[in-house]
Amino acid sequence: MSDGGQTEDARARLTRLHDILRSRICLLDYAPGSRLSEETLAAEFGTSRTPLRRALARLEDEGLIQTQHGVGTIVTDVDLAEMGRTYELRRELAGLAGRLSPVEVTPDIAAQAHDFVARGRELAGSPDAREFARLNMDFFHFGASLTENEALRETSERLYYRTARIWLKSIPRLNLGEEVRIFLSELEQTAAAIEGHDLLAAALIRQAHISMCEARLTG
Amino acid sequence: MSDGGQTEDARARLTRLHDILRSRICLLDYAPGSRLSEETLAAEFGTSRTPLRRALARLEDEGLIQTQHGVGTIVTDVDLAEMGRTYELRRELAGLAGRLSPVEVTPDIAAQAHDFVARGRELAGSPDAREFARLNMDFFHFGASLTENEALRETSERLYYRTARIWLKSIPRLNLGEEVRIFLSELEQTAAAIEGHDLLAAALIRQAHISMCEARLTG
DNA sequence: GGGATTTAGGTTGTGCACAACACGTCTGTA
DNA sequence: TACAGACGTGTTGTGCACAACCTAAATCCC
Repeated sequence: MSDGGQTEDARARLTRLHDILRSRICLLDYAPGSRLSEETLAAEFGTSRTPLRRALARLEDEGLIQTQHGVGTIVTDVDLAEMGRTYELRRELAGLAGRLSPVEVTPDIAAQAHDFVARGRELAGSPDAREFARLNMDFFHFGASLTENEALRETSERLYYRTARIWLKSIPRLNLGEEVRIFLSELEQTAAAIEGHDLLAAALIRQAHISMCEARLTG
Repeated sequence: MSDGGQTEDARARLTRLHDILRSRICLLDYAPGSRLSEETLAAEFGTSRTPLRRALARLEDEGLIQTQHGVGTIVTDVDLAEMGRTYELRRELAGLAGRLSPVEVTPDIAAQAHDFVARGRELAGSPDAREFARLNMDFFHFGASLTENEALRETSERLYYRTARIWLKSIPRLNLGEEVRIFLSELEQTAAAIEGHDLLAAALIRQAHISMCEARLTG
């Protein structure tokens, strides 16, 4: 087969398209306010508009894009007030992750935490906004995996991706090196908490950093 | 025009279809496990499958239905464990509604609260499961309107609709009259809290009732 | 010259025909 | 009878053509 022996299920393709597009939006490949073309994207992914529109529909329901008949598909922006309230909620949800169905800490989890510290140190050596965003995203998913409450995971993810691009857009306004250093500190603190099998502490650390991050963004 | 002078926007139609279908699912008009036909529904709403599928896509992303190629569209069921975790999260979110951006209590809000008490008393006079579900749904939306945090509203709504049909399905197992009495008591307590402009108390009351409701459902 | 109108181009929304797929039934064979 | 395979029926998924719509530039009229 032309796709390397892997026939792709419709659901799998939807997930793939959606994840790729979401990533591009949150990494600012598609800046807020810019327009996406269904036709162009469909051509890029080698499908017709129909399956692509299914992926766009999900992105629209998630609030990442907005379509207008006859005009186009526009990447949404978020005003400061809305972002503030979303951050508030994210902060509280982060705290809940430590109390609601935390997973049992395995050696593998601890190893992952230390990997993040290593990646953070490397990033601190040569700061790069895009790489920073990627590491942040990966670390978020790691944090989400520390609770078995699927509803909480899903909700946190939804809200994270809603604010991620705003965060990255603001990095230039702040000091990249400083932000990386703060983030590295969060990684180290988290790794220490996990080392002690204390997921509640890990959640509180995250909660504190979300709060401080929001303060820096709005301040 | 044939629709009474109101031409319907594509977005408005999507919202209408989605809300109607969601209502039917949560009111058990479409029981968990039953199959929906795109063709039949499209005919009922006087459209082609295309716009209908857009509404179904949203329902699927919300976890209310599940489609399988070549098989059909099936209304999902929820196992007890998942419901328990979703209720946990709903409980915590209800508490947050009292702390995160509560609205200012106006006379209109207080009046609405008293209307709910009146409706609850009427229901207690002649208990009916379906009417109970409707009142519960309306009261939920009222509760959601007490915070200005849109992310919190959206999230709570999402989770509410995810568990609503499980709740209604369990009513026969419990005592309908007893459940109505408990709910009426929640309405009265909430009205009193709102009377005193104390939305934090209203939120705590709701939180307590969600907790107790979950205990009755699983117990 | 200024403003209203027409027109051209590009975008998303809709309808329809067909492909891909799952499942139950029927049929032929041992 | 038991079993394997073909077949019919019904479902969702996909591709395509066209409708509905918005925008901006060109054109016409005063």
